[in-house]
Amino acid sequence: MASVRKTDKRIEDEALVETPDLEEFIGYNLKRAYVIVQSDFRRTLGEDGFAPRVFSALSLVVQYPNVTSSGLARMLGIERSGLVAIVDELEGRGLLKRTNVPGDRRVQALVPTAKGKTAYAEARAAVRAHEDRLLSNLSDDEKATLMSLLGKIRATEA
Amino acid sequence: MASVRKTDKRIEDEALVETPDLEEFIGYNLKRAYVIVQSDFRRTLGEDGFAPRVFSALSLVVQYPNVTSSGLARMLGIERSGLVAIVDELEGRGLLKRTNVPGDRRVQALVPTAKGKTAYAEARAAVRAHEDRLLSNLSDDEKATLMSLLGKIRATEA
DNA sequence: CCCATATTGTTAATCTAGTAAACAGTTTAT
DNA sequence: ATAAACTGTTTACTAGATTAACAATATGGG
Repeated sequence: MASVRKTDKRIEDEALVETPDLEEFIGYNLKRAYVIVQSDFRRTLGEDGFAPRVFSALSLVVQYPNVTSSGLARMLGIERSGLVAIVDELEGRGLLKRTNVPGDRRVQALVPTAKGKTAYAEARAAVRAHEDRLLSNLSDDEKATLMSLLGKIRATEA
Repeated sequence: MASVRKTDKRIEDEALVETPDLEEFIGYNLKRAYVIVQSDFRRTLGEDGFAPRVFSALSLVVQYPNVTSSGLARMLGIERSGLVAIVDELEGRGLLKRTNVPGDRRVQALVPTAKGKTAYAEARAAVRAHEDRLLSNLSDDEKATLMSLLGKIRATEA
């Protein structure tokens, strides 16, 4: 036990210590779990893979072709100014196009390219694999329960 | 329905739209739920209340008096360099003291002040109230289940 | 006892994600 | 016609976090 001396009142393995006061809070557990899943996502998708938010944006563009930037921002729950860089990246990679909309010259409909659709399909499979592997100690039932409870939290926002 | 025109193929209320591909991922739901809880935490504790990470640090210092900065960082799962500002803030508010440790002149044990202990007790109550209110559509059973499932995710990290 | 190795707290530089405010152009509603 | 609202964007800023380096100190193996 490398770092422990006789006179040491400190805890042996601080990373595994129990923190009763904090662990009674949903928020704390939510954050810790989120950090774990997120960093595994990044690790799995790799250096020049999609960041989570870019993946999410691409997913919505593929599912809702002709969505606008504003609409996409609202779906993602972020400011539309924050979406510019994301759309820039996806357009720069040739995965979507900003296109004009006949009836309204303010908006630009976001349309996935063929390349964008296949890239999304692959990324989606990679993300599935990442979660299946990372969360292999949860049963399908447990995953479904977790989803539904997280959904209840999301439903508090309106 | 203000923003909808006859020719509009866009979705009426994008913020509430279903995003099937994304909602099948734990990570996405985890993040959305986390953002909701976190921002309600900040809103509830107010402008000059504790930020979540400061609250967590204070909690651990109160529960583990004489913990070191390094130990605290390990418990919180962050780099020790990142803890400096947090401890600075808590010490600046008079809620803890950096103290010398007789046996080891490298380390500084973090000791909560009396003020720190009472401030923590109050903050803890405020955080409890925030979660009770925000998550009032979850039963105690559901909260306990959620905790245990989040704990399973946290357990994947080791 | 010596020396390599490790640990502690800290600073500085950098990165990412996100917000807020302003903007010009455009559309809608009164 | 005019006020109000919406769109996409830029710019400036903030928060949170990481990495690398540092001096001071401590530990363990030979």
